[in-house]
Amino acid sequence: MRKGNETREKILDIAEAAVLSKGFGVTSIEELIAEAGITKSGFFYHFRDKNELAKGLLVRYAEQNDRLLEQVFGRAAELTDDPLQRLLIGLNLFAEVMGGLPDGHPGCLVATMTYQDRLFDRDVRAMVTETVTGWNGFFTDLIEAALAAYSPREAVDAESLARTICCVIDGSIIMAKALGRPGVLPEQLLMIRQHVKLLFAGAVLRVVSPEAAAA
Amino acid sequence: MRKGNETREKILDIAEAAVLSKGFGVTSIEELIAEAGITKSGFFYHFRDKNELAKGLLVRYAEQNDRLLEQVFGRAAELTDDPLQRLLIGLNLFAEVMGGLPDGHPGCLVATMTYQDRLFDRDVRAMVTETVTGWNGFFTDLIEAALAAYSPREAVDAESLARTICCVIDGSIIMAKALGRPGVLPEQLLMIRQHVKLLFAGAVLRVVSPEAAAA
DNA sequence: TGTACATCAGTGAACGCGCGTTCACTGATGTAC
DNA sequence: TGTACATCAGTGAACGCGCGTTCACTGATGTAC
Repeated sequence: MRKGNETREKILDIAEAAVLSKGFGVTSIEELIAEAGITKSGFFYHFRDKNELAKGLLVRYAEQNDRLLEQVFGRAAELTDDPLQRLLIGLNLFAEVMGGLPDGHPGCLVATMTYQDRLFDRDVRAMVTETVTGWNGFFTDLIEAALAAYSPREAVDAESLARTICCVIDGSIIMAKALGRPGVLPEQLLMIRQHVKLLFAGAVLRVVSPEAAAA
Repeated sequence: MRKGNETREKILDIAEAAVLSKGFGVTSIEELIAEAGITKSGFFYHFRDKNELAKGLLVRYAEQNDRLLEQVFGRAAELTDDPLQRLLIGLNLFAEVMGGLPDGHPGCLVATMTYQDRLFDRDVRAMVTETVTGWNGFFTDLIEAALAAYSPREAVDAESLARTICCVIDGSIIMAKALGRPGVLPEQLLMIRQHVKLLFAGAVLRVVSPEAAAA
């Protein structure tokens, strides 16, 4: 990484923490450069204006999140071939990873930005929508795979259930912060896991794969 | 209501909409008075400082919310004596009420404030925590009543499940905004209803009350 | 290997504007006697 | 019923400070020939 990129990342780190605890509009360039140890013009070398900072934050956050999801559910896929188990194990692993963060999840940038969308231009707002749509799609795929293999006890729309997962995650990050209890996020990931489990409890395997049958 | 109170409510209305779409820090007193048609000193007659405005917003929001919860689940209690049905019907009614809002839920003040807590003093932060604790307590009571009557298929902690409800609500308000789909909140209220239903599917009634037995 | 030039990663000063808060003051309404 | 006083619901002007953005400039590093 070139020196400029290091500075850029440093600015983004400082900005992200500030935005998650005070909001974007009230996070001043002045405070960022004070903490980063550069001048204001140094900041404007990296970001054309403040909106560009928002874009930078969002892109980086979305990438980090995608990597995490892929790691966790990728690991689950290594452990089993059964699509339902993959989802259940993935949620377990996710809960473990989130439980391992000492101060809890630092906050969802997409959530705050959604509550401040009047501050951003069309571009950034579209990116927020797109990011969330991506998350929903990720879980929808997992759920559809499970639905293709098993028939659930009650009718389920894969997309609705995928949204439930996203809602629970974003909601429990807020609850955890509001209550000062970082444990709420892992706890709630296990609750949504229970929901999925109950949905498929005693379900009939539609397509029998040898591995799934053995398990 | 005295004239002063009308003005105060008007300020709160304008401020709430602004806070939910831009954030508290960036909502200026200047814009509020411009829309309300008073002068700056008029504002400071009603609120000692900006933090007092936050307090006013929060108190009012919490009261409105409590009233809504009591209406919805009070109505459910009128319709049935069975504590499980009360919870299930209440969630249904809640979904209906939320589905009836043409532009969807305007946003949860507690959620934004949680993501901006560095802006507020100890007082306001404590009020946020207390408000959320109150919501959790409300649902915990309902769930405990159901647990006292029926044994669920899987072990459930009433408080965890109560938190799930709160997480889903706050999370789906965000998802609805981010996706531009107001329908997500009612949809997700029905998902959490499904979770409760599955938990108690085929459950044994522990204490038989005549009405519940008839139903 | 030396030299010219380009790009990178910034510096420093200035700008105009809007912000939250304070202060001394005021007309209309309500209340006590 | 009249009068004095208090309270309510504001007005108007001023304050100092921090904000985002622009501009002309610069030293260090990289690249072409």
